[in-house]
Amino acid sequence: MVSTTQELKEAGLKATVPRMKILEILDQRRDDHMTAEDVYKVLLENNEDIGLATVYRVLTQFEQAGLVHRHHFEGGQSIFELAQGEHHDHMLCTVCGKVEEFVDEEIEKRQLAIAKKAGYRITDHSLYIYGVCPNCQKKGK
Amino acid sequence: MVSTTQELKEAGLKATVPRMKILEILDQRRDDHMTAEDVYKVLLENNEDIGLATVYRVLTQFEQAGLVHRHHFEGGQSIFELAQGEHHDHMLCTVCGKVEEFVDEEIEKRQLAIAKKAGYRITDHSLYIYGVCPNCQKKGK
DNA sequence: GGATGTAATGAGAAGCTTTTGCATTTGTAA
DNA sequence: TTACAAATGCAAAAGCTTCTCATTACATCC
Repeated sequence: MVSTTQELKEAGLKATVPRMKILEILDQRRDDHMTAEDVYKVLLENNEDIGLATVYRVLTQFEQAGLVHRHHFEGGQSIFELAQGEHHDHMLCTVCGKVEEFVDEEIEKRQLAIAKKAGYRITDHSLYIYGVCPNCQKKGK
Repeated sequence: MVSTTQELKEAGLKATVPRMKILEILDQRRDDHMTAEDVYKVLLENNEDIGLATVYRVLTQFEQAGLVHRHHFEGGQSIFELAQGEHHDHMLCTVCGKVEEFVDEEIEKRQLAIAKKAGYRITDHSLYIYGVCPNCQKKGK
């Protein structure tokens, strides 16, 4: 078990209370994909005295440090997710908002090939599949 | 050559001046990927008396009518692109902002397979590759 | 263990993009 | 041409996110 303090130091960040709390929250909800507002709400519930501005600042720092990934799903807000394990892509239910993760080696390979062919040095990529999950299909009909 | 009036009627929209002007602009700049603000600026340059709110309204209607696609690249704003020809994905240069389009049958197939396997009824998808284009790589070094 | 300098934080204001309300205008169908 | 519904312009408002600045907390050095 790695302490949050240690994790932050390794990322080159001072171990402050807000940063530790936010890291904990992201850690406890690894399956969720949270907006800054979501994180802020949890802090409020826990009676932490941490401002929304700090949440945004910290999440941005985490992103720059590689601790967190930021996504731009349809709808506008940024969504944050703890960077863990390997890269993966996302499939979202447009009805209930559920998010599933997947990896497909073939797609990864093709993307690299496409970038290479065009002479691009690839820095990042994002693939979102939008649809209706099995559960919502049942309810809808 | 199809008139813009006709195009709008076919899409089930009244042929109003703002809608025709905006459609023209998108048509003239098929290679660009414009924000609402971009479109508005062109209207201003052309001395059209069309408000920004109308640009947003019209673009949203065009999207719903299937005339236009809306993208959410990194950075926040929505980007609009005339719906033409087949579906394609995007590769963006993070330095100069250039946007290239590509299609890869294999990736399309894999996406369908992934959605099907998870029981999703797929409604849409987006794939963005971010990188540095050949031109900017030269300049950078 | 305590002082010191720097970096981080909280609160509110500000910035951007996008949407909305409403009075007025415009397009269309009779 | 008339008349009605739909569309528009403007300004205000509503999100989301960032910035400013006075205050506080962390890490380091003694």
